[in-house]
Amino acid sequence: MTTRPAPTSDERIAQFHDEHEHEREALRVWLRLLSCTTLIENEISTRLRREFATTLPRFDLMAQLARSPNGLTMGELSQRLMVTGGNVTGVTDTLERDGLVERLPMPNDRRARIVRLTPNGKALFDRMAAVHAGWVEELISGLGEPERRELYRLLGQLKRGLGAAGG
Amino acid sequence: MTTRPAPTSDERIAQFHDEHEHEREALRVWLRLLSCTTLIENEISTRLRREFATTLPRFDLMAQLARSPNGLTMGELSQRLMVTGGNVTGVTDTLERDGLVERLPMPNDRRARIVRLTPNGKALFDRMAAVHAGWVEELISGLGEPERRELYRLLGQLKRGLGAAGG
DNA sequence: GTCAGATACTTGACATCTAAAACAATCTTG
DNA sequence: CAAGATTGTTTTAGATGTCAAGTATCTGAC
Repeated sequence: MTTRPAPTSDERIAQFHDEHEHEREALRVWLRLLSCTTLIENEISTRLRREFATTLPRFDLMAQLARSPNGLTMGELSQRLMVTGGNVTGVTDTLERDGLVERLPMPNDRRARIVRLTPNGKALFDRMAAVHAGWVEELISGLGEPERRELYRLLGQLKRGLGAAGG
Repeated sequence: MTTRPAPTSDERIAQFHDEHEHEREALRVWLRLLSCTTLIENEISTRLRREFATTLPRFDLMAQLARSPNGLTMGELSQRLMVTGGNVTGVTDTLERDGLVERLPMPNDRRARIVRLTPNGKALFDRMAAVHAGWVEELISGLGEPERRELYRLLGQLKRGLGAAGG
């Protein structure tokens, strides 16, 4: 095993600066990531309100249900939407009030409730989804196909790292 | 100018598929972007609550003020935080209540009010910012230095495109 | 069988967010 | 200088989000 000499004063200063430089760089990446997401989110949110008189959380919940025709429990929705159960209860309440989703009892577990799109909800979502996909395509059009693939890859790498670091 | 023959039936189908494939690809990029941002945001939000009994909107507002020692007007804060004025009013209210920021009259325009960190607010923010930078560095550690630079570059390109498309 | 602990959801208190309207001060224009 | 448009902020109503506490149900050890 090789011994490592204690860093000189200059080396310590360099390490200090490097560390801070590295942190600043990470901050810049994070702020730009947040900025892009917020800009897109605000734009889609505005358009959803204007064109369909609905909101992004409602659209997202319906999108999850559209992918699961047999419905999802409140807990599954909570996990997939990455929000708390209390929140899912509230959004589901208003969607149910508007006749777009329905709560059904779960056969083998009376604690759980299955949420499912109603026919009206499914029809509305299909219309919204088609328009929404066009909006996203438009908003991302600043990137060509190779850039999109590269961005997708880098975000995947970031996401895998988050699972390890975050929780 | 060369005339282009009408597309055959097969070509139309191919275009239709291509367009949808392109949209699906854009959607995948957007969903992953949103997912990464949400994961990081939730993690930082949880840590801010646990370690400093504060929230991300409060931290973000204080961060803007920390970069402008002379203070900012409510409108400037609204722009930089990309939220509505009404929201800035609310968050500023609670920060003021807690003695972390203060509202001052603007000398040449009595409509506007300047918001500034108090000494207490500045001291608290400095402590939080140092820890926060470490968290971001940790959360992004799944990416090496070249990947971070490439991600930063791609997000910059995306952001410029958003200015053109979104509004 | 029963009872403690885990699980699924709802509720309640509060902070954040938006859009839209209200208000107040300033600017513009005649 | 006065009328009207503009600008900066706050207020209001409603949706979304958290956490913590409460209710109902399920599960498993005894």
